[in-house]
Amino acid sequence: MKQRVSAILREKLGREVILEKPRDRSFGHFATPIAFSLAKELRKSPMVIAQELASSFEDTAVFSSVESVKGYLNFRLSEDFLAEYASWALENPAEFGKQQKAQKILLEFVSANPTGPLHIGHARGAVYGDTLYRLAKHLGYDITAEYYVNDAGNQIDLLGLSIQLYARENILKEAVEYPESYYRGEYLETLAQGAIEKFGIEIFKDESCQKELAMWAKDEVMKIIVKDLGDTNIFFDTFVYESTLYEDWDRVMAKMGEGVYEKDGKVWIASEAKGDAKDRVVVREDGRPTYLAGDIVYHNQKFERGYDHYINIWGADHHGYIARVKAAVEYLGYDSTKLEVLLSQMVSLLKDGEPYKMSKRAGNVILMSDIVEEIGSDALRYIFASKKSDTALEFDLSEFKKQDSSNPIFYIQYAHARIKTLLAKAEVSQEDIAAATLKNLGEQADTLLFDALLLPEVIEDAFASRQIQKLPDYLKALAASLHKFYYDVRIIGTEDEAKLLKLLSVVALSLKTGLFLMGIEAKERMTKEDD
RNA sequence: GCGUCUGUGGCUCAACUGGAUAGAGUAUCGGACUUCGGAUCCGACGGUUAUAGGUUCGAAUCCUAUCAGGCGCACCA
Repeated sequence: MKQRVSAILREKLGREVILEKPRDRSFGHFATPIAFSLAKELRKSPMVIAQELASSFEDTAVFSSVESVKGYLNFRLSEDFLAEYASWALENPAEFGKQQKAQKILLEFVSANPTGPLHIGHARGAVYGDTLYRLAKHLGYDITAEYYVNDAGNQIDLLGLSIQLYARENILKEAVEYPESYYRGEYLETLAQGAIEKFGIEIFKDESCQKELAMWAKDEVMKIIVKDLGDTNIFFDTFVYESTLYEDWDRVMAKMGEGVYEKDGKVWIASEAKGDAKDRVVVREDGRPTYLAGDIVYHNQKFERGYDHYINIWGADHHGYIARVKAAVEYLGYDSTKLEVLLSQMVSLLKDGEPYKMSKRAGNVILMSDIVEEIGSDALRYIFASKKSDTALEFDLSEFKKQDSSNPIFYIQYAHARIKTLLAKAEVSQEDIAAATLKNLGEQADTLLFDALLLPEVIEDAFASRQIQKLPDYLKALAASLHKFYYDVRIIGTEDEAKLLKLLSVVALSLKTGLFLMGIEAKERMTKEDD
């Protein structure tokens, strides 16, 4: 709709026009403050300009009225236009809100180390990434969801060590002395038992077996991670393993050219010259690559694969890494502005009002799977999607475990289910509903219809601004309009039944599409929790 | 100390990226069903947008300073 209006304005004025939704619906469906900016150029008052523009629109079929108020230009869409659009959407439900954006995008997210199950902090980035992915797909982007698996380096060695230590203490019943850092958690029991089946109990006795154990274990952990993600409707197109990238090492280093140099027996990247705070070590004195080394080869590989745009979602604690990775990208000869790093802020937990510190190595983490079991995937996704990703999120665990009406996901799903119930009770036929024309239904119905047809704009805006919370905000507001409408207007058995059901079908389509884009199921019927 | 993100009703967040009277939810209080699902609806209370300047027709939004907080500042990932 907005596109349509924009196009008309563009043609009329020969320029791009800012179109906004007036705060107060009585002003119309869309509005523009264009007269204010034209005032300077034309040396006329905004009121006069707006008035002149308003009167020049009278012949358009799309608008029922164009008015100037205090310098604003307010547009009201015609019933014909809205009714036609609604019919089209119901006939082509899969196309509603879709577009044909041509850009090819690589979206990398989660990328948690395969050393343990995902915790609640990972979940936020996962939800953020997957929602962006769904939005982009809907908008027609050629987007790839990618998981970068850090399966090389210290943390993998540590995983092998941790399993051995765990098994020696708990299975072999030996007295073990724990080093400063190692992983803990229930999953080690699962891994240890699996290792016995795979290798036999001997694998725990020889320290030289740690490597072999680790290489097997990290794949097992990845299976757990992929399952946890799948349980919340999050899926990846591609996985890239750090361990497979190093065969390219020499070639990539050569490609870096003057970007890398040797000093004190180490290899450094000259990132300071590209805006980083200082140069960074890429290869240590003993020849082991640092974490950054993997990212350099990985990003080279990404850019060689040739996308138009790259989005990385990182935890906010990695923001110091942006400058150095971008430096590397530039030395590799690519445009670093094509790399967009989005940060997912920390999720800080409170337990009984006290900060609850999580540490993967200490094992006192809140697992994503625990929360999903507790409140369900839908609620988890809704909660994380409804907060701006770059603000810290804080909540009390006890609060989080509550399952009551304060969770808006129920409110939205209830709205959808209500419509479905009405449709099931309809006294008119499907054909009557499809054939009905959405006109002369009164102002409240017109408003509801317009609100429901606004979804495409919300999708586009949410993705363009990378602010996915706009979608849940919109759905909540639409659900509220529906509930109010339902309360005010009797539907079944009335003269306008077919029309009204058609209107509600559009609302249902909008809710269902929006929920799908959030990875949430639109329920046909609400069932009370018994326990 | 340096960098970075963030400060909006008691709490959690909006405000279309500079536009019309700063809006929702929640909490609290009060009201609405012999009616299509009350997991609903209506109303009340609640704001100097952290503070002080500045930019202009117009600022929660942009600039400067100050204050407060999160996160970074590794040859760990």
